[in-house]
Amino acid sequence: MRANPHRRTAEQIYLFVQHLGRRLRDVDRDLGVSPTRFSALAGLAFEGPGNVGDLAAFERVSRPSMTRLVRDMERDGLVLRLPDPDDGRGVRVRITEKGRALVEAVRARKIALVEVHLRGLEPQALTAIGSSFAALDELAEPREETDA
Amino acid sequence: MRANPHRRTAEQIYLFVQHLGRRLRDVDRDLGVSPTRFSALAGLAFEGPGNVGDLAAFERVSRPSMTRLVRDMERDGLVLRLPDPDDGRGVRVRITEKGRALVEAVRARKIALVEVHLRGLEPQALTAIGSSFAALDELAEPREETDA
DNA sequence: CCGATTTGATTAGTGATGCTAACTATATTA
DNA sequence: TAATATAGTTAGCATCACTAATCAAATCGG
Repeated sequence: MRANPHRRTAEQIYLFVQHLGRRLRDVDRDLGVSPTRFSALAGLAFEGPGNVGDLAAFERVSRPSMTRLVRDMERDGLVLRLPDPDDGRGVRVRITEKGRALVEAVRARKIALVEVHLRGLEPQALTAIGSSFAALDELAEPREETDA
Repeated sequence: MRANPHRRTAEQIYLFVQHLGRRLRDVDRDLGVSPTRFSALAGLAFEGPGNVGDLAAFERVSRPSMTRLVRDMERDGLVLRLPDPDDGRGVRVRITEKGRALVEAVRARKIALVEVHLRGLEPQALTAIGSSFAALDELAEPREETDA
């Protein structure tokens, strides 16, 4: 098992993602936003407004779940529900300034958390790591699922 | 903002963890185990038996939540609840063979998923990535929170 | 040694979040 | 234009997190 370098590297990546992922989810909770809500809000912030069904597909939740998520986020002033000009059935969801500010706050805090871990690394190691991650991210996210 | 190489690398790592983390959570669901349950079970598999309170602290959930989680996992044959020999109030939780097999199956599938992404990389790039992740994991997990 | 306090675990009750099935209203199509 | 498909919602159910309250055992102070 240890003879396979791909497997071994995969294990290291897996452990890292598992561990750092937990830390990042802690940030969501600390700033009072659920992971699903943050993900949906980040999608709206970076991909622009979208209809409920599109958001549901993007976030891989059912349409009723997205309906409720949007309703609750509208209640909290994070998004607006507008009529779709092209389809009388559709509902266009747009992020508010408050929503965008929340996304930015969470995102900034998560990035800062990662950045702390990079302090003290040599510039050479830093650029090597950076290019590694960029390449891997390309592989991990083949479609345009920019969720933050 | 782009002038800070640490910040920039941190952003790349953040995106990667966000994206791959979602994929790994999909594996949990596909194999019929919730993320929390897998995490707790993996903790028991790698750290050995523990009391309910210890597990709750380790997994950062409330004690009542861990009580129910353990009860449901016992119902499903994944763990055993045993009296603590040192404390009449305590309940010692031990993973079963079935539970261990589930952890191994999920873990193997997650690692295989990551491994697919590494296919086609040069051996040189592979070792560079491996050492980068090992170093970062050390930073991301300063305490002994081996959760898989 | 015994009453008071602390601690481990559970039960009860609430809220958030996921789902499917069923329903309404609008679009599309045959 | 009647039949069908699609967007969104509502209703009902399951899971899983939390806090507050309870029970039993351990520990501490007099």
